[in-house]
Amino acid sequence: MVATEAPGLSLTEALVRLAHLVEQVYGEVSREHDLTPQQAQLLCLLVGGPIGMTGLTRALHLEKSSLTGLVDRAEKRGLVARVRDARDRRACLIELTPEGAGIAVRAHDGVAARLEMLAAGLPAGHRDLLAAAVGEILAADTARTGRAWGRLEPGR
Amino acid sequence: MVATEAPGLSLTEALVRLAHLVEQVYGEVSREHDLTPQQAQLLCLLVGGPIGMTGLTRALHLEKSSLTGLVDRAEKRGLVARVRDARDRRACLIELTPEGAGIAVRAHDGVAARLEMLAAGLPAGHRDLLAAAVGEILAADTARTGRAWGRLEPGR
DNA sequence: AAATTTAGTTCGTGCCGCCAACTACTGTCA
DNA sequence: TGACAGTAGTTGGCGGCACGAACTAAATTT
Repeated sequence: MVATEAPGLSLTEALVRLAHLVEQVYGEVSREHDLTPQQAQLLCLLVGGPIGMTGLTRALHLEKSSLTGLVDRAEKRGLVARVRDARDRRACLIELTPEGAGIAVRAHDGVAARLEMLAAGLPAGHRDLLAAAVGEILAADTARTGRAWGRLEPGR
Repeated sequence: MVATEAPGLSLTEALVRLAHLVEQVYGEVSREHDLTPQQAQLLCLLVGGPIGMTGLTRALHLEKSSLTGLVDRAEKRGLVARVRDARDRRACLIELTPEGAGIAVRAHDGVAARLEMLAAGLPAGHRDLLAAAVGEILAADTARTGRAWGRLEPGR
């Protein structure tokens, strides 16, 4: 009676609830590290190397002006730095400071640990299939929008 | 070369990306209906019937004061209404206006349609297993936090 | 050289979320 | 009954977030 979840949970409803759950985990972990979820996402994205503002707008689905503010605040907290792009004097690359890199790794690990815990009950076969199915959905979206979400071509 | 996704996508990374994708879909659909994602979530939650402020704070993981503002703005737009609770003169129940109910259903259907489209490529077996696996994860969280996410006991 | 495009910032607006403090009502317990 | 703790919700102040429009400056095109 506590959790009458099992039966008719439609796929879409399951996905929506899962998204809310992940978002919540992200929020909790972010707060533990004194970050907003947006800052945490920014830091995690930069672990792969410096990215320019325009690249970030695409990765984060944000307008340029929104990103300026986000990076401003992160820079003010010493998490990231703007470095000038040698090849284009208009552009700048955003990179993690040492402190930002440390926090990024810890926050990432924290999220991974909690999600791992939530998925702990799943049999290995289900885990693999879950990862594969999600991968297919992500690929479907990538095809639809013609753009990859996470790792983008480095340097750009 | 377009989508080199297939290989080592860890389960947790897959879940995080999926969450971002769903969130993005939610945002797009909300915007189509002139809603913020938070308003859309509120409306969808109220489709199951009126809920009090305290119940909403638990369902949405918000502080009371955040919710006051959210409901204020939704009420100002004619989407929801505060009705006094007959049994407790402190409390109020939030219910959908007819307009709000219409928008809620359309927004819900819009999200479902897009997610359905993204999942269209999956073989039926994968779909079922995906839904089941997600259900297990949600159940694990429900057990951890001792509380159900969506439908809460009606009336309260 | 002029025109266009691209990279990023600034400014103004509104929404969101938190906390602390507050009002008003409910239930309990003496 | 009457004080008193707990609960339901609001208010006010703060900072973060996201957008669009207008802007500067550098790169690219013509």
